[in-house]
Amino acid sequence: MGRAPCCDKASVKRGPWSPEEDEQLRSYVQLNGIGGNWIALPQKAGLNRCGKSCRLRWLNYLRPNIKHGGYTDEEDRIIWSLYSSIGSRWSIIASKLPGRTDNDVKNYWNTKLKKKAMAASSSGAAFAAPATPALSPASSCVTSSSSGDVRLGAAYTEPPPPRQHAGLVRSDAPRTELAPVPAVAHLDGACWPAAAALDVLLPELGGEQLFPYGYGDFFGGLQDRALEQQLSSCYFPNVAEIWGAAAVAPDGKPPGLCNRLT
DNA sequence: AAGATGTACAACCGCCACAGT
DNA sequence: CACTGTGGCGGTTGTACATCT
Repeated sequence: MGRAPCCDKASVKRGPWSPEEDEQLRSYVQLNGIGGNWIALPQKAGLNRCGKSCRLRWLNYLRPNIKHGGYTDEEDRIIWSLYSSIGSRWSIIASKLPGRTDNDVKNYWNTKLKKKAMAASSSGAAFAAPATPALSPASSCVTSSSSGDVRLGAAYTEPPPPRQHAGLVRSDAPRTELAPVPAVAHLDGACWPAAAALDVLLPELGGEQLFPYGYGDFFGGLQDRALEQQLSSCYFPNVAEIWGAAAVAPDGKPPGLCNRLT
Protein backbone atom coordinates (compact mmCIF):
# COMPACT_ATOMS: atom_id res chain seq x y z
CA MET A 1 0.00 0.00 0.00
CA GLY A 2 1.44 3.31 -1.04
CA ARG A 3 1.68 6.45 0.93
CA ALA A 4 -1.17 8.80 1.24
CA PRO A 5 -0.79 11.79 -1.06
CA CYS A 6 0.27 15.02 0.55
CA CYS A 7 -3.08 16.55 -0.27
CA ASP A 8 -6.42 15.63 -1.73
CA LYS A 9 -6.00 16.19 -5.43
CA ALA A 10 -9.73 16.21 -5.96
CA SER A 11 -10.35 19.12 -3.64
CA VAL A 12 -7.40 21.40 -4.27
CA LYS A 13 -6.98 23.65 -7.24
CA ARG A 14 -4.38 22.62 -9.78
CA GLY A 15 -2.88 24.14 -12.86
CA PRO A 16 -1.59 27.61 -13.50
CA TRP A 17 -1.59 30.13 -10.68
CA SER A 18 -3.68 33.23 -11.01
CA PRO A 19 -2.23 36.66 -10.18
CA GLU A 20 -4.58 36.77 -7.18
CA GLU A 21 -3.21 33.50 -5.85
CA ASP A 22 0.32 34.69 -6.40
CA GLU A 23 -0.37 37.84 -4.45
CA GLN A 24 -2.07 35.89 -1.68
CA LEU A 25 0.90 33.58 -1.29
CA ARG A 26 3.46 36.32 -1.61
CA SER A 27 1.87 38.56 0.96
CA TYR A 28 1.36 35.68 3.38
CA VAL A 29 4.96 34.51 3.19
CA GLN A 30 6.34 38.01 3.42
CA LEU A 31 4.19 38.68 6.45
CA ASN A 32 4.44 35.37 8.27
CA GLY A 33 7.26 33.47 6.68
CA ILE A 34 6.96 29.88 5.64
CA GLY A 35 6.52 28.78 9.20
CA GLY A 36 8.45 25.60 8.65
CA ASN A 37 5.52 23.74 7.22
CA TRP A 38 4.49 24.01 3.61
CA ILE A 39 1.74 21.46 4.01
CA ALA A 40 -0.09 23.61 6.53
CA LEU A 41 0.64 26.87 4.76
CA PRO A 42 -2.12 26.86 2.13
CA GLN A 43 -4.82 26.62 4.76
CA LYS A 44 -3.29 29.40 6.82
CA ALA A 45 -2.87 31.56 3.74
CA GLY A 46 -6.39 30.85 2.55
CA LEU A 47 -5.22 29.14 -0.59
CA ASN A 48 -6.95 26.11 -2.05
CA ARG A 49 -3.67 24.64 -3.19
CA CYS A 50 -1.44 21.73 -2.31
CA GLY A 51 1.41 22.67 -0.03
CA LYS A 52 3.91 21.29 -2.47
CA SER A 53 2.43 23.45 -5.17
CA CYS A 54 2.77 26.51 -2.94
CA ARG A 55 6.36 25.67 -2.19
CA LEU A 56 7.19 25.24 -5.86
CA ARG A 57 5.46 28.46 -6.80
CA TRP A 58 7.25 30.41 -4.11
CA LEU A 59 10.68 28.97 -4.70
CA ASN A 60 10.57 29.15 -8.46
CA TYR A 61 8.63 32.31 -9.19
CA LEU A 62 7.57 34.44 -6.27
CA ARG A 63 10.71 34.47 -4.20
CA PRO A 64 12.55 37.80 -4.40
CA ASN A 65 15.51 38.16 -6.76
CA ILE A 66 14.46 35.39 -9.09
CA LYS A 67 15.68 35.80 -12.64
CA HIS A 68 13.93 34.36 -15.66
CA GLY A 69 15.39 34.04 -19.10
CA GLY A 70 18.18 36.19 -20.38
CA TYR A 71 20.88 33.66 -19.70
CA THR A 72 24.33 35.04 -20.26
CA ASP A 73 27.14 33.30 -22.08
CA GLU A 74 28.88 32.92 -18.77
CA GLU A 75 25.86 31.18 -17.29
CA ASP A 76 25.61 28.94 -20.34
CA ARG A 77 29.17 27.91 -19.85
CA ILE A 78 28.76 27.22 -16.17
CA ILE A 79 25.66 25.13 -16.73
CA TRP A 80 27.27 23.20 -19.49
CA SER A 81 30.48 22.61 -17.60
CA LEU A 82 28.72 21.43 -14.49
CA TYR A 83 26.25 19.30 -16.41
CA SER A 84 29.10 17.63 -18.25
CA SER A 85 30.77 16.86 -14.98
CA ILE A 86 28.07 16.06 -12.49
CA GLY A 87 25.06 15.40 -14.68
CA SER A 88 21.54 16.49 -14.03
CA ARG A 89 21.93 17.64 -10.47
CA TRP A 90 20.06 20.81 -11.17
CA SER A 91 19.87 22.03 -7.61
CA ILE A 92 23.65 22.04 -7.35
CA ILE A 93 24.02 23.72 -10.70
CA ALA A 94 21.37 26.31 -9.91
CA SER A 95 22.95 27.03 -6.54
CA LYS A 96 25.99 28.36 -8.39
CA LEU A 97 23.89 30.70 -10.53
CA PRO A 98 22.51 33.50 -8.39
CA GLY A 99 18.84 34.12 -8.99
CA ARG A 100 18.34 30.93 -10.97
CA THR A 101 16.22 28.04 -9.83
CA ASP A 102 16.74 24.37 -10.47
CA ASN A 103 13.52 24.17 -12.45
CA ASP A 104 14.50 27.10 -14.60
CA VAL A 105 17.97 25.78 -15.27
CA LYS A 106 16.57 22.35 -16.04
CA ASN A 107 14.06 23.76 -18.50
CA TYR A 108 16.68 25.97 -20.07
CA TRP A 109 19.01 23.05 -20.54
CA ASN A 110 16.37 20.72 -21.93
CA THR A 111 14.92 23.21 -24.38
CA LYS A 112 17.86 25.28 -25.49
CA LEU A 113 21.27 24.68 -24.12
CA LYS A 114 21.41 20.95 -24.76
CA LYS A 115 20.63 21.49 -28.43
CA LYS A 116 23.19 24.25 -28.58
CA ALA A 117 25.82 22.03 -27.07
CA MET A 118 24.97 19.10 -29.31
CA ALA A 119 24.97 21.29 -32.40
CA ALA A 120 28.35 22.65 -31.47
CA SER A 121 29.61 19.16 -30.85
CA SER A 122 28.34 17.73 -34.13
CA SER A 123 29.80 20.58 -36.09
CA GLY A 124 33.14 19.96 -34.51
CA ALA A 125 33.25 23.36 -32.97
CA ALA A 126 33.87 23.89 -29.35
CA PHE A 127 30.82 24.84 -27.38
CA ALA A 128 32.21 28.13 -26.47
CA ALA A 129 30.40 31.36 -26.05
CA PRO A 130 32.55 34.45 -26.41
CA ALA A 131 35.37 34.37 -23.97
CA THR A 132 34.92 35.79 -20.55
CA PRO A 133 37.61 36.51 -18.03
CA ALA A 134 36.28 33.98 -15.60
CA LEU A 135 36.03 31.06 -17.94
CA SER A 136 37.50 31.54 -21.33
CA PRO A 137 37.69 28.63 -23.73
CA ALA A 138 41.43 28.71 -23.56
CA SER A 139 41.51 28.59 -19.84
CA SER A 140 39.01 25.79 -19.68
CA CYS A 141 41.21 23.49 -21.67
CA VAL A 142 42.50 20.56 -19.75
CA THR A 143 45.13 19.70 -22.27
CA SER A 144 46.69 16.81 -20.63
CA SER A 145 49.10 14.94 -22.79
CA SER A 146 51.21 15.35 -25.83
CA SER A 147 49.07 12.92 -27.79
CA GLY A 148 45.61 13.96 -26.84
CA ASP A 149 43.85 17.24 -27.00
CA VAL A 150 41.59 16.35 -24.14
CA ARG A 151 39.76 19.51 -23.42
CA LEU A 152 37.16 20.31 -20.90
CA GLY A 153 34.54 22.23 -22.77
CA ALA A 154 35.53 21.11 -26.21
CA ALA A 155 32.54 19.03 -27.16
CA TYR A 156 29.24 17.87 -25.86
CA THR A 157 29.36 14.52 -24.17
CA GLU A 158 26.70 12.61 -22.41
CA PRO A 159 26.84 13.31 -18.71
CA PRO A 160 27.19 10.75 -16.00
CA PRO A 161 24.06 8.75 -15.33
CA PRO A 162 21.71 10.23 -12.80
CA ARG A 163 22.40 9.41 -9.22
CA GLN A 164 20.03 8.83 -6.45
CA HIS A 165 19.30 11.85 -4.36
CA ALA A 166 22.08 12.17 -1.93
CA GLY A 167 21.14 15.28 -0.05
CA LEU A 168 24.43 16.79 -1.07
CA VAL A 169 23.78 20.46 -0.68
CA ARG A 170 20.56 21.48 0.89
CA SER A 171 19.71 25.02 0.03
CA ASP A 172 18.69 25.77 3.58
CA ALA A 173 21.60 23.99 5.19
CA PRO A 174 24.15 26.00 7.09
CA ARG A 175 27.48 26.27 5.36
CA THR A 176 29.20 24.35 8.07
CA GLU A 177 27.14 21.26 7.45
CA LEU A 178 29.22 18.56 5.88
CA ALA A 179 28.12 16.71 2.82
CA PRO A 180 27.93 12.98 3.39
CA VAL A 181 31.17 11.24 2.64
CA PRO A 182 30.85 8.30 0.29
CA ALA A 183 31.06 5.01 2.06
CA VAL A 184 33.58 3.78 -0.46
CA ALA A 185 36.72 5.79 -0.08
CA HIS A 186 38.89 4.94 -3.02
CA LEU A 187 41.52 7.58 -2.94
CA ASP A 188 44.19 5.14 -3.82
CA GLY A 189 47.08 5.66 -6.12
CA ALA A 190 45.20 4.73 -9.25
CA CYS A 191 42.35 7.08 -8.56
CA TRP A 192 44.38 10.01 -7.37
CA PRO A 193 44.71 11.81 -10.70
CA ALA A 194 40.95 11.95 -10.75
CA ALA A 195 40.81 13.71 -7.46
CA ALA A 196 43.06 16.41 -8.80
CA ALA A 197 40.19 17.50 -11.03
CA LEU A 198 38.94 19.56 -8.18
CA ASP A 199 41.90 21.82 -8.44
CA VAL A 200 41.13 22.50 -12.06
CA LEU A 201 37.40 22.37 -12.45
CA LEU A 202 36.33 24.64 -9.69
CA PRO A 203 38.68 27.50 -10.52
CA GLU A 204 37.55 27.15 -14.12
CA LEU A 205 33.99 27.59 -13.01
CA GLY A 206 34.63 30.91 -11.46
CA GLY A 207 36.94 30.34 -8.54
CA GLU A 208 36.23 32.53 -5.60
CA GLN A 209 33.42 34.28 -7.41
CA LEU A 210 31.28 31.17 -7.31
CA PHE A 211 32.75 29.47 -4.30
CA PRO A 212 33.42 32.36 -1.95
CA TYR A 213 33.90 30.08 1.02
CA GLY A 214 36.53 28.05 -0.72
CA TYR A 215 36.14 24.98 -2.84
CA GLY A 216 34.87 23.10 0.14
CA ASP A 217 31.84 25.30 -0.25
CA PHE A 218 30.90 23.25 -3.26
CA PHE A 219 30.48 20.31 -0.96
CA GLY A 220 28.46 22.19 1.57
CA GLY A 221 31.20 23.74 3.59
CA LEU A 222 33.71 20.97 3.72
CA GLN A 223 36.94 22.14 5.26
CA ASP A 224 39.05 19.03 5.00
CA ARG A 225 41.17 19.19 1.86
CA ALA A 226 41.64 15.44 1.64
CA LEU A 227 37.92 14.86 1.86
CA GLU A 228 37.31 17.51 -0.78
CA GLN A 229 39.60 15.64 -3.10
CA GLN A 230 37.93 12.33 -2.39
CA LEU A 231 34.57 13.84 -3.07
CA SER A 232 35.70 15.57 -6.21
CA SER A 233 36.74 12.30 -7.71
CA CYS A 234 33.25 11.00 -7.12
CA TYR A 235 31.27 14.04 -8.06
CA PHE A 236 33.16 14.91 -11.21
CA PRO A 237 33.64 11.52 -12.81
CA ASN A 238 33.96 12.87 -16.34
CA VAL A 239 36.68 15.26 -15.42
CA ALA A 240 38.19 12.56 -13.31
CA GLU A 241 38.33 10.30 -16.33
CA ILE A 242 39.98 12.98 -18.37
CA TRP A 243 42.65 13.37 -15.78
CA GLY A 244 42.93 9.68 -15.23
CA ALA A 245 43.30 8.97 -18.92
CA ALA A 246 45.98 11.56 -19.16
CA ALA A 247 47.93 10.45 -16.17
CA VAL A 248 47.96 6.71 -16.55
CA ALA A 249 48.37 4.24 -19.34
CA PRO A 250 45.25 3.78 -21.46
CA ASP A 251 44.68 0.30 -20.14
CA GLY A 252 45.39 1.39 -16.63
CA LYS A 253 42.47 3.73 -16.35
CA PRO A 254 41.11 3.78 -12.86
CA PRO A 255 37.99 1.66 -12.82
CA GLY A 256 34.70 2.42 -11.29
CA LEU A 257 35.10 5.78 -9.71
CA CYS A 258 32.16 6.26 -7.42
CA ASN A 259 29.00 4.65 -8.59
CA ARG A 260 27.15 5.50 -5.45
CA LEU A 261 27.27 8.36 -3.10
CA THR A 262 25.93 6.59 -0.10
C1' DA B 1 -6.59 30.88 -43.42
C1' DA B 2 -6.26 26.71 -41.08
C1' DG B 3 -4.30 22.69 -39.44
C1' DA B 4 0.11 20.48 -38.16
C1' DT B 5 4.20 20.69 -35.86
C1' DG B 6 7.65 22.62 -32.85
C1' DT B 7 9.10 25.23 -28.77
C1' DA B 8 9.17 27.06 -24.16
C1' DC B 9 8.14 26.68 -19.65
C1' DA B 10 4.99 26.15 -15.67
C1' DA B 11 3.39 22.63 -13.00
C1' DC B 12 2.83 17.96 -11.50
C1' DC B 13 4.42 13.29 -10.10
C1' DG B 14 6.74 10.00 -7.61
C1' DC B 15 10.65 8.90 -5.20
C1' DC B 16 14.14 9.45 -1.57
C1' DA B 17 16.33 11.38 2.66
C1' DC B 18 15.83 13.03 6.95
C1' DA B 19 13.85 14.60 11.29
C1' DG B 20 10.59 13.85 14.70
C1' DT B 21 7.85 10.73 17.41
C1' DC C 1 14.14 0.92 16.01
C1' DA C 2 10.21 1.39 13.17
C1' DC C 3 7.02 4.47 11.48
C1' DT C 4 5.29 8.83 9.71
C1' DG C 5 5.29 13.44 7.84
C1' DT C 6 7.61 16.71 5.26
C1' DG C 7 10.97 18.85 2.25
C1' DG C 8 13.63 18.43 -1.66
C1' DC C 9 14.84 16.60 -5.98
C1' DG C 10 14.86 15.19 -10.95
C1' DG C 11 11.92 13.43 -14.55
C1' DT C 12 7.95 14.11 -17.05
C1' DT C 13 3.72 16.10 -18.71
C1' DG C 14 0.40 19.67 -20.12
C1' DT C 15 -0.51 23.63 -22.50
C1' DA C 16 -0.04 28.16 -24.53
C1' DC C 17 2.19 30.24 -28.09
C1' DA C 18 5.01 30.45 -32.36
C1' DT C 19 6.24 28.80 -36.69
C1' DC C 20 5.70 26.04 -40.68
C1' DT C 21 3.24 23.88 -44.53
